[in-house]
Amino acid sequence: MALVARDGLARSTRITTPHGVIQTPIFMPVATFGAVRGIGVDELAGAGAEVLLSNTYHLHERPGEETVKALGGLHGFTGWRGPWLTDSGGFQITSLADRAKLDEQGVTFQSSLDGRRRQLTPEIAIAIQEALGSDIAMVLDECLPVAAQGDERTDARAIEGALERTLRWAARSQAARRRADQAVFAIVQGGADERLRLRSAEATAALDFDGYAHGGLGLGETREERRASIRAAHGALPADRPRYLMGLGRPIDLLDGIAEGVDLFDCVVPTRNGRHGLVYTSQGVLHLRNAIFERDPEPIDPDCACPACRQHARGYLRHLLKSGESLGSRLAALHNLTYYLNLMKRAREAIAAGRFEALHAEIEALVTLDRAESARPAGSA
RNA sequence: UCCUCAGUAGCUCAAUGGCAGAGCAUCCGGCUGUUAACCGGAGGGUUGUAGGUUCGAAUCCUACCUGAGGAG
Repeated sequence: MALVARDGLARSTRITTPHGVIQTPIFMPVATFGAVRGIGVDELAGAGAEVLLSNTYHLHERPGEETVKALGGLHGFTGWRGPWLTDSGGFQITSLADRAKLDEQGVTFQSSLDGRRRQLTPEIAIAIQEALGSDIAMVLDECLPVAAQGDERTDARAIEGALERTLRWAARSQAARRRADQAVFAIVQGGADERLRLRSAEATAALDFDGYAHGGLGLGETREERRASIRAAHGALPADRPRYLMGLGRPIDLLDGIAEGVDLFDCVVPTRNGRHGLVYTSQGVLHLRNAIFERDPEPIDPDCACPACRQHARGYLRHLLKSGESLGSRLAALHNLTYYLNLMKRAREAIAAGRFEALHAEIEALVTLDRAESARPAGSA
């Protein structure tokens, strides 16, 4: 990683991988099963994507890492020749909690595909990712939602327990590595507690990984709590290694992260929300399915050069979404990715020009605007 | 002309004498390391019309209207 520019805590860097250079800050589109739902690799490149994320557990379940490896690893298998990051499956401990059994050894899932039990340990997760051939692998971590429910002290103990276990798993992951051409990032935990975040970051940094991630965020804490947690961890993480905020977020969440010095982001929000009809624009968000757009001849965003904005009216896109025509979902998701990736480009340029704070304020203003819009009764202008 | 069947939410249909519902459609909202082209909420009814029986009728009876099928 090479530093390009700095503006306050925000920074712009170049990360070199075996499959190309990543300019940060950057957003990584989520391709869980080896594809960004409905969007082809050429379209992703056209939208400005530099690196994609896929999932260890889901690809292990189907088609299996050996099949991916036989077809040329993630790069040959999918046709995306740029950098890949693979998530470890740690998030599935939370997202698939009802079919996951956790112990010190690792986690065992009962597959929803065939009912078989599939175990993921720190060692197995590394081995699978080495077979998949991603450029950046993640350690298996215990991802615990921040949302505090019930007895506060029990929850604090649970968060501390997840932190310590994640640390032990990180050490085992480090010992299990066999490939020199694949980076491995470790994951900081600790809920929304700054002290725990700092402790986790210090102990994780001591294990000397290629990069570090903030895990378990975006799951119930406030924006301020999140920023404080990230700030606390950065106090102990080496400045010459990439920093990755996992699973976040909305545009403002990305800007918040960048303001604290985060380099990498991923999130399903732009693609999932796009498929569901919510699009991001320079003027705030649009619920494209709403009746108000039925005869709207304008593009989603006049400032956007994506395929949807170049060729189609909001009224047509609304029709496609309402009709269940997959083209509508695809175009809206592609638009959102274009918006996100363009926002990251603007962030890099703003950092280089020393004007990041102004960009942050601009996106913050859109959040306020969207809140005001949605609070307004339907039909009033 | 007669016979049979049907008529309940925008649509397709439930409810057989006891609080008129569902799916879809419509409108609105949610979605943060994807088990999510998903999930949630709301609005929407003089049960074809007019009478009758009954404590009580979408439901039973009569007439009429509309539609489908059949007979002549």
